[in-house]
Amino acid sequence: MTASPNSRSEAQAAFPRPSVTVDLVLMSIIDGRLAALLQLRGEQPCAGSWALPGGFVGIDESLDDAAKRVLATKAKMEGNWLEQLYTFGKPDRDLRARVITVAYFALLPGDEFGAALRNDDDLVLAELTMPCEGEVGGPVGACSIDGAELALAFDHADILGLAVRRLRGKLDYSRIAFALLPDLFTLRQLQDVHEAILGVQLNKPAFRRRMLDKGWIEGTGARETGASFRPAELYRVKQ
Amino acid sequence: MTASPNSRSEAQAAFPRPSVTVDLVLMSIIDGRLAALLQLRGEQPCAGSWALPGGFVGIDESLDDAAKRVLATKAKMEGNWLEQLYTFGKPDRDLRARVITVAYFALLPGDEFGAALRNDDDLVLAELTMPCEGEVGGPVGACSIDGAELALAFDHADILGLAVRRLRGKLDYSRIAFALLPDLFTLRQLQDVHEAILGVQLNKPAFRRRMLDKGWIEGTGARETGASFRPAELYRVKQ
DNA sequence: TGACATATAATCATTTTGGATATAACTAAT
DNA sequence: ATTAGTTATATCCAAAATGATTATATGTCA
Repeated sequence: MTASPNSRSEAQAAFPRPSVTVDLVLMSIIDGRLAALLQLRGEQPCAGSWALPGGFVGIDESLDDAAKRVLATKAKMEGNWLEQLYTFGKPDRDLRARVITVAYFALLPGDEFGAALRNDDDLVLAELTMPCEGEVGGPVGACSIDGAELALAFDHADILGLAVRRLRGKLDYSRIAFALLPDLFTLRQLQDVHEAILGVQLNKPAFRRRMLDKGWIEGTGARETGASFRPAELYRVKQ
Repeated sequence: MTASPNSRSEAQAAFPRPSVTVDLVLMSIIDGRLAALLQLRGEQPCAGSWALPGGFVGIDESLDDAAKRVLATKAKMEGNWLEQLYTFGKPDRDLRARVITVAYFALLPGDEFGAALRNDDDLVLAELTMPCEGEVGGPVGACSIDGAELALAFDHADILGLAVRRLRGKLDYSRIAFALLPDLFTLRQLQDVHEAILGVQLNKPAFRRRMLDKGWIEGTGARETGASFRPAELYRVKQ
């Protein structure tokens, strides 16, 4: 239900309203492992901890637009594709005020993070550490390139955990994996992406068959260059 | 990101905050078809249209708790299982004020709706009409028992459409279907539930094999009564 | 007692999948 | 130029999952 006249006036006059934010899980693959963009918090609460980039939702702004705006301003990236993940709203998730956050997630090629990482030195692309390989539940940890564990702010470990689970679940019935690849890619690159996301090794001929049978990609006839062995054919996403 | 000291004071002083509600998609199966509980709106906007039962989220109440409270107060039911679906936040979805709604969905046996339907005569259990059998996208319609199309309030046709899609997608890797069945049930009843949700007929021996292989259910040795033919064994969900 | 309807089991063909092997194509070193 | 090395691609086979049919079991009811 949405506001009825009575309940609306109650809500606007008597009932305090929560703040609503969007938080972005911007993931990529670094050295064959899943990574996400994190921002160092300089202020309380959680000063010194690492948080997902986020921001308040404007009063006349859709949730999707707010997510795109945060992507552009905080992460300095254009949003090709951004998907709502889940809404987190425990009253005590931010100790100062009631803040409900709508989490979004996206996959982006590693090089797209370059501009943001150069401009803001409070941003890092942190590797995600799963509790277990095929694990389905629970939060994930994050660690910097040198392997040091990063403390995560608020409930952002839970958000990251859910993002990884959602990503794994959607991998084989959606086309999200292609967001991590350039326009032209080889089947081996596509398999590497799947293996990094799932955290397991896949059978090569079976993977190739399944991908080609899905009808999502088409060969270009062109071949990769620079390889010191037989070059693979380059594929592209159809349409 | 959550509120920083600066942005927080801005948000609480200068920035207007939206209202946040929860809306419930409470589904069941009536005459082999998916149905959802709807409430007639008596007030503007959308007076005379049918809406999902919902309510405002309290300032110290978690989203899950708000959903459970609405389930208890508006639908007069105990919440066995309630799952967050998606958050809808277009600025114009309620014309009077900015209202962001977190949609939840649940499956309940048809007889659980009895109390609510008897007490409130502005509640109906409306059959859902899919645009197409195997269709994956788009909103769904609703019609009353006599077949009359019901006008849906706000963006609730979209919410219902997403609920059906989510339900279909989760059917074979989660145990949601059992929420529609009594504690003891036959394999035929379980198959009927799956067929109603998916809108297709399933192969009986294959369905039976798959269900037993999942290890979710166990036979009780007892058999159904009242059938005018060979009675089927009664199963229960493990644990 | 036997016709009937459905549950359950068993069987077989088809498709999908995992895994291994063989061949092709390119680089780089000899 | 030739050959070793490396990976792509194609082919093949066994194992598993699935679809569909048939046979048997077990109850009700005339």
